[in-house]
Amino acid sequence: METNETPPISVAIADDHKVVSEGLEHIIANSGCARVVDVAHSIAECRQMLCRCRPDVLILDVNLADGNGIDLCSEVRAAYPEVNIMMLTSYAEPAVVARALDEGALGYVLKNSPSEQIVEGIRTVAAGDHFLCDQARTLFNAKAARPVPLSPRETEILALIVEGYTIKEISEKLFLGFETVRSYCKYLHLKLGVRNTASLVRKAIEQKLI
Amino acid sequence: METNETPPISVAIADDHKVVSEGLEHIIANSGCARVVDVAHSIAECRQMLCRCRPDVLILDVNLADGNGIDLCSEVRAAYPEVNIMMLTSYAEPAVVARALDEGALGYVLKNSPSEQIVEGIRTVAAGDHFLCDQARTLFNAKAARPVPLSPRETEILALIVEGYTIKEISEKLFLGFETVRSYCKYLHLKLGVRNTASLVRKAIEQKLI
DNA sequence: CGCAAAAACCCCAAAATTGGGGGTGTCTGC
DNA sequence: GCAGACACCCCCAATTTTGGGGTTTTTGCG
Repeated sequence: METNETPPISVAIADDHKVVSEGLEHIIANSGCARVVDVAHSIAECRQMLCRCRPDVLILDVNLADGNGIDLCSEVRAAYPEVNIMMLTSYAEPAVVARALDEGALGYVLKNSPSEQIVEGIRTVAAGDHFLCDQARTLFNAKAARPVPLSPRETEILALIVEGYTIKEISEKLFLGFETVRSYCKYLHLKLGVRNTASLVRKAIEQKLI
Repeated sequence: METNETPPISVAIADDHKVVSEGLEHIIANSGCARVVDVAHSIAECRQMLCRCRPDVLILDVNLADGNGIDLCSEVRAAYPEVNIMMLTSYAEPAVVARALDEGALGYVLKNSPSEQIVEGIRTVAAGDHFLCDQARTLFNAKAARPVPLSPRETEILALIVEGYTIKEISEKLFLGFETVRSYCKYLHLKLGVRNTASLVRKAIEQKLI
């Protein structure tokens, strides 16, 4: 504890693991430099939370029960540009780190980072600066591992492939020609650098492209 | 805090997320009924930890950086039968819950459970009884969603399929006939109830069969 | 306006998977 | 000692994927 006055930085947390949110509250309280003003455990709760408060920093997980933290990221940036977002997640994938930053997150800290890094992240992000934990920085610099972004249609078709639908089934489902879906499939293989469906599905799940 | 004497139940934690382990330490300290005696952040550290201490309860995550908590489970049960294991994880899959209990875990609590359930779990497991959090109990009762267990060879081949190898490549790699691998592949499809590689890969990843 | 990128569509041929049958031998537990 | 699980092998035919090559239309954006 640095002071017994109200810490200047207000933080809100969105993480569906209660152990994590409670752990964070303790870490932040002990740091003395910030205070937790609100906690949400899902995407829906997080939206409600941002209606009633406007924290300096929003700590956001990637895996929420009802959706994807990265998608929420751009939404929040658009609606509340004054809220600085720090991702706190266990996703150690170059593509995920890159996408989070693209979508407007200022910070990216892995859940296995020491708590000092989390606190440092909060401070840095609150000031409007970028912050990556050591491991995330390494991942971010591994540009080679980052595939090109997918178009909405490609994402849609990828999701159906991952769900187990065949190309024919997908073409019927989307009212598209068989050859059309085939083209998308080829682009997906090309963009993700794979040679078969198995690798495609694995990469899609790994990189949270679904 | 129920008492200011040393709490009777000794707990060790193995979780690679520092936020989680620190959060747990606080939750357990505040409960007053148990004390954290040691913390590990990987499978390797956990093994070392169990050399130097024999906790009443071991809290174990499924996803450790260097391996699988479920596999560690049976290992620990064999070497230290007096240690009661409680899984604390975010894996909400019927197959994973069932496998954890098979491998010797006494408790299974999801990370989004309220902290009281975690504490209740620790107390129950310390007494040698089974404990499942509400959601885990529901999952466990959904027997329909649980596939038959795989043989070692099937698991091996499944892993290679998930890695992106074709049947021909696998047969060459393992010095098996093409038709042999095909048979395993058919059994895998049958056992996991899928019709193509895409679904197979997804199920394998989902259920941590890899 | 122009142009690039996305979306939609098409053909051919080779390769791989899928679905349906078989079969053998070994080893282990009851 | 024998059922059952496991590992291993084979055939055929149908379907699907994969790897090449293309075209057209729409649409967003500077």
